[in-house]
Amino acid sequence: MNNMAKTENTELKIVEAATSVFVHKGFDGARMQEIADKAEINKAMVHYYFRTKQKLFERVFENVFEVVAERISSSLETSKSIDELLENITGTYFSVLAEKPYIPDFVIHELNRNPELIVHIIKTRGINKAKLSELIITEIQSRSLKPFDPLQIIVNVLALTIFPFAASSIIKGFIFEGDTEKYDKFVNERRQHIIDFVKSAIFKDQKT
Amino acid sequence: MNNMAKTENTELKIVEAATSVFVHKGFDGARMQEIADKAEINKAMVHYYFRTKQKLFERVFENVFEVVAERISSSLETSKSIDELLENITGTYFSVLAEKPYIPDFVIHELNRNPELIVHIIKTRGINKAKLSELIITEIQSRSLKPFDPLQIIVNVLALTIFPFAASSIIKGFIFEGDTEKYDKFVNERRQHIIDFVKSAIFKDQKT
DNA sequence: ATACGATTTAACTATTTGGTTAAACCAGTT
DNA sequence: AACTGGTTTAACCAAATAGTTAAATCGTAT
Repeated sequence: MNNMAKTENTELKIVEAATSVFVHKGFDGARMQEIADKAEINKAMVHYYFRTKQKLFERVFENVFEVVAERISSSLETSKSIDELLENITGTYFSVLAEKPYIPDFVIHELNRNPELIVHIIKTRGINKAKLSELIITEIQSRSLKPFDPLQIIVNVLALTIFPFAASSIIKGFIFEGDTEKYDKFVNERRQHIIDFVKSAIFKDQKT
Repeated sequence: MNNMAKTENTELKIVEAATSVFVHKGFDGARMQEIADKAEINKAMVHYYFRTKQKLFERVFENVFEVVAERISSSLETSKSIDELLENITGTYFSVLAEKPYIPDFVIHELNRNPELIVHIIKTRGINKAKLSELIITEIQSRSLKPFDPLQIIVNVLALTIFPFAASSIIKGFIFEGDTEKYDKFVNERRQHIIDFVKSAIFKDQKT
């Protein structure tokens, strides 16, 4: 075998550069030359390692998705109650998205643009939807929660958590009129707000 | 004056074709040739009427935004209570987005890509955020609602309503494993669910 | 030192794309 | 019928872009 360290290093540099470009500009807006420049290599190298823009994109998309899915699902595994679930799911999303707020728009947009990607990804990463529903149903019965559809509740939590990051420019622009300080305060308070809001909605006896 | 009917007709055809292309493929993915083909005219005509892709895009974006903003804000004007507000805001969004579910992703993506657009649009369309907050604050006091931050509540309602349309491919794929029937049922039930969920969260005495 | 295979580069290609131009067309006006 | 001014078209252009190629380089094993 030959010098592998160099290879892996170059490949990594390409993936990192490509991630940054794809994630901010989308597949259609991304340029192979910009990726090469950002990785400080010749454009031909990008093709040498990944052949096509599409293949490079798939690698990047799966990576990005992987990182989020990994942290989310591992944090879900451990949740034994609705309270824990809420803490874990909001906590994980906020820690991931505070760092990489562009992920929701990227994933949503590319998945809408090319829905076949989903099929491919679901095969490798099945979210334990059934397990989650079960937990919620059990809790609804044992703790006499309001009888909302568990799937609606799951989507609610995702929506409340993810939407502000996806639509940050809109919220910042329209609701906070561009005032970044107020917006940051809003985001900081939001994690706890979501927990309080959801609990208030599903518990009959108010816990807030 | 010359034949104006023809002009307006061509211009309209271009805008309609451009809307359909931009809205589904985004600015970067859209092709002037495809717009011309869809409008059944020569590509040069598109440039004759709008000079550049950017100018055409701005016209389309403002149109799309206009249509939504128009219906939303007019439905908000009339709301005198939280209950009415919820009915109006979810009702309007659902009627608009059931028809044009691609709008959220389009607006979010293009606004993230080019945040300066927001400034331009806010100038013409200020959402009456203050008025909304006031209504919510008044209701919190007079009807002894839970003391949540009105802005968080507004964002919650937007998130709960808009997110499922923006992320429809994800929800359909991951939560309903591609089962369109189940997904449609979910969407049909969702409007009422949001109303119940939000009321349950903010009213101390449970109304559901 | 040299041969070998993997890596890297510069130069190149084919195609696509937004945009232009000059001429043709068409409907009123004189 | 010829003129006029907006409209439409076909042909064209320059720049950008994904992808290719052939030669150079570099490290390592012999």
